[in-house]
Amino acid sequence: MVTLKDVAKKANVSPSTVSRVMSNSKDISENTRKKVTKIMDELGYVPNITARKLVTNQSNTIGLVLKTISIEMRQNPFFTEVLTSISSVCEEKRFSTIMTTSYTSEDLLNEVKALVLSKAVDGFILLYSMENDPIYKYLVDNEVPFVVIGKKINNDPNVMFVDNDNIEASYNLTKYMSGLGHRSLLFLSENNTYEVNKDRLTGFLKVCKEDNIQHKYVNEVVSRDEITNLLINEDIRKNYTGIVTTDSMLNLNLLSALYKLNVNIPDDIQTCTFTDSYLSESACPPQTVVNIYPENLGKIAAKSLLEILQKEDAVMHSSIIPTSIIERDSTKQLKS
Amino acid sequence: MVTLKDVAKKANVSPSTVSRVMSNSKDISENTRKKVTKIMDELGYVPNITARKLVTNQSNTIGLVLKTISIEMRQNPFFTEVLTSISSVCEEKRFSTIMTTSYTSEDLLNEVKALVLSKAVDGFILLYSMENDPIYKYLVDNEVPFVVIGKKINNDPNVMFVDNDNIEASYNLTKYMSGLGHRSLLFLSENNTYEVNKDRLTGFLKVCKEDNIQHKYVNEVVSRDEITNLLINEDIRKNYTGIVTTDSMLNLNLLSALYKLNVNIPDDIQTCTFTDSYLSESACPPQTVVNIYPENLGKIAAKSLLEILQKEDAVMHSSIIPTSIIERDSTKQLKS
DNA sequence: TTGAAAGCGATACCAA
DNA sequence: TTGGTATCGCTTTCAA
Repeated sequence: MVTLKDVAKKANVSPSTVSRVMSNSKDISENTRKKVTKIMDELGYVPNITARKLVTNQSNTIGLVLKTISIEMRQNPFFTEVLTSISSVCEEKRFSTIMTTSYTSEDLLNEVKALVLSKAVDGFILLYSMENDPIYKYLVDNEVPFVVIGKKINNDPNVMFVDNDNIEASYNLTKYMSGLGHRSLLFLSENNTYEVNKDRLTGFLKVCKEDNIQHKYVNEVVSRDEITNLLINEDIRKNYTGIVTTDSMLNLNLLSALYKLNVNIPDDIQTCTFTDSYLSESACPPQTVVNIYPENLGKIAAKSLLEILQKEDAVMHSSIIPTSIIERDSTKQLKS
Repeated sequence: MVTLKDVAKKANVSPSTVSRVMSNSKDISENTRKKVTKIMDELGYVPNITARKLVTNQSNTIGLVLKTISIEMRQNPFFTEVLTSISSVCEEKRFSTIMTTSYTSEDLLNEVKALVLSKAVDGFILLYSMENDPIYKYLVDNEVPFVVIGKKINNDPNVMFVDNDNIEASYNLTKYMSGLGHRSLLFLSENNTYEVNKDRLTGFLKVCKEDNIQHKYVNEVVSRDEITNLLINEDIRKNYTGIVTTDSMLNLNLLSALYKLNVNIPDDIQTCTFTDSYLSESACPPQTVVNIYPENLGKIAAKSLLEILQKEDAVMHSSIIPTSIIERDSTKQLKS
């Protein structure tokens, strides 16, 4: 194995010089730089990252903290898109990523602590936002740099948030439905623990009030069977003209339930949801959605964190990613 | 920050002793073990993994090599399930994982080389199998331990493969369709570059021949629109009673196309596919599938690799994961 | 069963 | 602009 010392010896310089060449230090002559670079190539030298980490005390990796939820959550296209964009930003800056794997909140906290204490990561990106989150608190208390993808909480000036304006997004989507002529809407949400769902409900209710739309919102009805029962109980075809879901996987289950009940979209009822992905694009039928641009959420989050980590003069700032509505076959103008 | 030396000093022992306690060395007295453990707890000592890596020259992380394909590939539930199960096995054994991020085969090879040369990983899991793969060759040539999830190639005794018997799986699925009374089937496949798709076609054709089933197989027709055109051209309702797809995302597009054409499943036509996941379970309607148990593929692959890495006496072996058919609403007995 | 000390391969400080 | 060298935190001989 070729080490820095080998290079130094062969090039007739000191280890420090070689190190400087690698870090692109500017106080080094063009001559020695060339010489050293050449030798490095000849020898096929590859720096040992571990050794570097030990002395710099920097891991050059960031931790990705996922929600403590079922495996299905991790298959949610929203996450894979965010994750992919984070990875590619990191890749560019020669950072690695490491993802949490815990399913209970207790395990998760411990996992994060272990990552911090063992110096395995330089910072975190939290892929959720939740009030009274012990992990949030731990990171703040221990001054570990991190950014949150999700809603701002506590108004802590030392924490960066990257989010959409979900109230607005939901307001726009509902307003769009209202514009199509809907006067009775059903709103389905997985739960109301996370901030994002609260906001989407808020936006929905605002339009309902403004435009005098009959409505009902239901939480925690998630599986295909549960939804089927709900649709039957609500006599869906008769009492509603549209259904809004907060999530693309929930929407998937809804469509499956409607298919089972032989309710046609958009003729018998119309549907729309949040978070665009192949799931919505290739649904039965393709769904009108709010695109929240997960790839931008991830990109900005990663860039912001890396900036904090690498630049002295980086300035804390939160970001709001704009959203847009994509119209597809699941909605259309209602005949009056 | 608490280091091993701090613990040693406080416990009045040497660093070596503390190190031995951590590694569960057996030549250490019960007394000192207890004493040291207690101090470690008191001080909240967490070993610095980086330092350990440097001296042991082991990274305790394994590299996951993904196909060089579009982002959609990474959203395929098959991958997320395999990945999740690999991660959880690694987590248990205190290994980390690192995933490749390259999209071109050239970049991918370089990424793998860099991982090897910088000692960033101890071994790899390849999440695909392909003939004449330069990465495969590189790993073999450089004696890097790895296991392949996918079909055995080259019959190399020094490489471990974990796979399903896809010929058999496809045979069984097609036989099942035949048993329902189907006598004309359409077979859709994304491509025939990877071994897995070749095998699935082979199994399909075998049954068609045995049971005298009219059939047609089509590659590279993937998007919703392409499929829609195909279905129209083939006059699908009239000429076929069933459609087999090789992949759950392809199946998703098929269902969307059928929905658009107002073709009902299973009344107008029946469908089935490979790889179970929420996509198939919550489809319109839920799909009959071959479960290839991605979680077991990942689990066995990870366990096999870790065994090689950790145990002296580990013995090379390839594994075949059994498959099974899950019957759902998309198929039923055909009335004759 | 324990301790002393020599590294592992980089970086970074202090001198020159 | 360069070199010498202590150092990061741990493991691992070798000796006691």
